[in-house]
Amino acid sequence: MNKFYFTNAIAYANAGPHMGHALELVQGDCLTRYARSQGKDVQFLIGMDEHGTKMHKKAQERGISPQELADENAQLFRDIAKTLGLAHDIFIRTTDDLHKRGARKLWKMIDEAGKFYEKEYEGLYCSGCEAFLLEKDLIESLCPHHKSPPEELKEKNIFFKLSDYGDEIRRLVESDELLILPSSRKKEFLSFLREGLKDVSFSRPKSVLPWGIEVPSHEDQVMYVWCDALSNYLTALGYADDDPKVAYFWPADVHLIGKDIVRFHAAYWPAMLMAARLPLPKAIYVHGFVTSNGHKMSKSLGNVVSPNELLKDYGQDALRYYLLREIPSDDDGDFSYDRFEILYKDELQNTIGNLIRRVLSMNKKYLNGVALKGEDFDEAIDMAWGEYHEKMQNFQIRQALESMIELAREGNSYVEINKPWLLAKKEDKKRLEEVLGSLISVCRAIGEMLRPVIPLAAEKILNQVASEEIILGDPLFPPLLERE
RNA sequence: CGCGGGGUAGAGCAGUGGCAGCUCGUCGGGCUCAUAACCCGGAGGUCGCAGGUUCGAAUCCUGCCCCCGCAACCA
Repeated sequence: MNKFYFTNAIAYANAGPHMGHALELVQGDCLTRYARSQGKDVQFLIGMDEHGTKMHKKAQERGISPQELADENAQLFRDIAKTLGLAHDIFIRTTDDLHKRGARKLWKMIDEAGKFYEKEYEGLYCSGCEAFLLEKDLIESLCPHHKSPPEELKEKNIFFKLSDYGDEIRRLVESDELLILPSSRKKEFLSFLREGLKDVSFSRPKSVLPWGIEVPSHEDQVMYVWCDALSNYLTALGYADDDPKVAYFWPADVHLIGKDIVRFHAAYWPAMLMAARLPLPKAIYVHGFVTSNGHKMSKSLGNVVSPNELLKDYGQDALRYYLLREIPSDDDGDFSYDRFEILYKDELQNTIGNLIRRVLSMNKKYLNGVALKGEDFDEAIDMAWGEYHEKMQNFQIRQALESMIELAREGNSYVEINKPWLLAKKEDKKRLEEVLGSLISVCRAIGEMLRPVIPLAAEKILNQVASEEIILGDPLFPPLLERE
C-alpha cells in the first residue's frame, strides 16, 4: 500500500491565522513533501472548522452572519497557505455541502449502530460563559468569571455512548495500533483514559445554537461542533457520495494536531469510527505551542508575532526554516527575533548558502562549470541520509535537519582541508576534479534534504548543482531586512 | 491530592554504566574559493541537592528541592 493520507487539524474560523497555525501548516507540508519524495501517493488535507457557539457569538458581535465570518477567515487561511508555499491537496470547509452531507451520513451510521440516545440535560448555565458549570466550579453559588448566579436549565441533547469504547481505545493506544507521538502524549492520554470515558453530549438544541449541521431525524438539533469537525477527515474524501477516494485513502495515516485536542482525536474520533464500523487512523502526531520570548503569546502582553508580518518581511524560506529547525516538532518552542536572525544568518547564509556558493564559484572558475562527481563524501552522505530518514519518519523534523546541517559543516571543513585554490595553482587537475566533484555531491544531498523544508531555495540549489552545467545565480539567502 | 516530562558550559540542547559532548556566544590564530562569509584552537561544567548500588554513575535505586505539562472548548 503506497497511499499516504495526512491531515492537519482544521482551523477554527473565528479568527485569522496565528503563529501556531503557521507551525502546523508548515510541519504538515514538510512531512507530506517528504512522503512524496519517498514515492508515496499523498493526499494532504487542511481546512476550516466553521460551526459552533463561538462562531455564532462572534458573528453576532460583529453584526454579520456566521457564514460571512467564516468566508472572511477561510480566505485568510487560503492566503497564508499560499504564502507559506503549501502543497496541500484538499482545503475542506465544514460549511461545504460535501462535508455537511457526509457528516449527516456518518451520524446516521452511528445512529443505526444504536450508539446515540436522548437525554434531558440539566445543569447550571452561565449565559456569560455560554457553558454549563459544575457545582464545584462555583464560588458562593456564583460564576467565578461573571460573578452572576447561573440559571438552572434543561436541554434535550443527544448523547454518544463514548463510554462503550474506553477499553478498546486503551488497547489500541497501548499497542500502538493507534500510534500517538510523542510518547509523552501517549502516556498523558492513557492516564486520562484511566479515569474512564463518559458519554458525551453530541448535539445542541437549535433554539440555543442555530449555527450548525442539522441532526438527521432530529431537525430541532444541530451537531456538537466536535462531532461535526472531526468527521471532516472522512467527508473531505467524498464520503457522502461513496467517492472511490474514500476506499483508497481511508484510513488516515497521520492526523497532525495540537496538544490541546488530543482527547478529541484519540478518544472521540476513533469511537465514532468504530461505531460506524470504519477503519481507524493509524497515527496521531501531536505538536506543541509557540511562545514568544519565553512567554505565552497574548494581546495583553503585547508579544504576539504575526506569521504574515514575517512572511512579508522575510519570505517563506526564512519562516519555514525557523519553524521546522528551531521549534521541536513534538514540543513547545519559542519564537524570538534574535533566534530568527541567528538561525538565518548562521545556518542558511553562512553554512549552507556559503558552502554552495563557494563550491559553485570554484567549479566555474577552475573547471569551467562542468559538473563532476567525486566519492570522498559518499559515506558521510549515506550516514546523513540514514539519520535524516529515521528522524523524518518519527516526527522529529528538527533532528532530521541536524544531520543535514552537520553535513554542510563537514563540507565547509573539507574545503579548508583540501584547499582547491592551491590545487588549481599547482595544476593538480585530477585531485581538483575529485575534490570539487565530492563537494558537488554534498551540495546535491543538501538540496535534496532541504526540499521538504524550504522548497523554493531547495529547487534553486538543485537547479544550480544537479544539472550538466553549473550555474552561478544570485545568492540563495539574501541579507535580512534591518529591523528597527 | 493525582499522573507525566524536565533540571548537563553565559544561552539553547545531545548524551540511559566506562576518559563530559554539540551549536550559538566569547577569546586567540589561520585562510582567501565564498554572501566581512569559512577553517583551526583555547577558555568556560563538583551533569539540581543528599544518600545508596557498582571496579566504575550525568546515566541505575531512594529521599528532597525547583521548573513545566496534563487534569480545564485556546494550534
